[in-house]
Amino acid sequence: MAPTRRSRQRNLLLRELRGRTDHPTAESLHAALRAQSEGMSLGTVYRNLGVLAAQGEILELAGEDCKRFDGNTAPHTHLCCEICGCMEDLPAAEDAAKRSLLEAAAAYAAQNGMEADGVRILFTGKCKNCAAPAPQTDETA
Amino acid sequence: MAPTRRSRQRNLLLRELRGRTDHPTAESLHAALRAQSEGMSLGTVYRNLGVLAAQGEILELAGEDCKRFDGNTAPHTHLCCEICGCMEDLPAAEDAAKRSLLEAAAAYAAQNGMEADGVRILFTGKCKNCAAPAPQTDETA
DNA sequence: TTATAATTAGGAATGATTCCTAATAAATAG
DNA sequence: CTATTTATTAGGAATCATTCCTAATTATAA
Repeated sequence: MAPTRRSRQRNLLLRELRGRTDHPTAESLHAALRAQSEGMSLGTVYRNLGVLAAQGEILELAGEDCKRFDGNTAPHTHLCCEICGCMEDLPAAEDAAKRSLLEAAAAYAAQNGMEADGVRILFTGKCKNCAAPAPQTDETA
Repeated sequence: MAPTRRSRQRNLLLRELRGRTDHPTAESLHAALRAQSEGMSLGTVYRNLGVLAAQGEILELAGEDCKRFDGNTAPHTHLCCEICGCMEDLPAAEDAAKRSLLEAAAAYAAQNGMEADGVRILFTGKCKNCAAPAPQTDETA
């Protein structure tokens, strides 16, 4: 793999993502970076997201209809809102339960010529906004 | 929702999917159905996959780069191969572990104004072919 | 058989993501 | 500091999965 350079764009992208707790799409990151600095093309955003993910600096999440990215690589899980499709953080899934699932899967896999080495856990439900019974009052009014 | 009719195409699609244990993409289903009967457009495949999934007759899975479909709606989980991207069946994840994960997530969510009502569990690893150390011998030779 | 509306073919449109190329700019050597 | 090398960028074209549109078809019920 080619050596990596510290380009202005890559640094800005990483900083932006690290500073957010939502899980933005490439488009959303592009828009945000566009607003705060000059050069930053969409292609560059995509390419650098790929580079950073490959280096393990960020996480690439499979969203409902497009990829989402997470600057927090510490172990945690996500709640995907069935209504609006957003993703929110949840604390890390309990290790015991997780381990037990993976162990069972790994054992079965081994018996069948496969290998299971990871689990991905995604909770589904409703985010704060969509769980609220009535439309939120407009706090900006 | 509009009443649903038993069109030839929808029946063929469901039969094809029920008869497979891989988790085909829309394209793959389209190709298979094309080969065995006359009329079956790609748009029709997509639309009917949507209808059947909405009716709970089939499952829609988020594959690595495109959707995959499963004619088996009985509880089970999947292994997504990191090498070739295919999805294979695994037995249902242990109920106890699953329940424990969901309970913990639901409790946290409730305290924070969210609702967690489901878990999606996906194992990652290698399928039978890709786990094999050397290239498989060509059984057709 | 007939009327009604769900369904189809298939091609256009959309949207996310990748790819391509000349110009630019980190990193390094001298 | 300057020159050289090559990773990186802009941004527009290309790709690919998926959705949408419309006139023609067909399942269904009366």
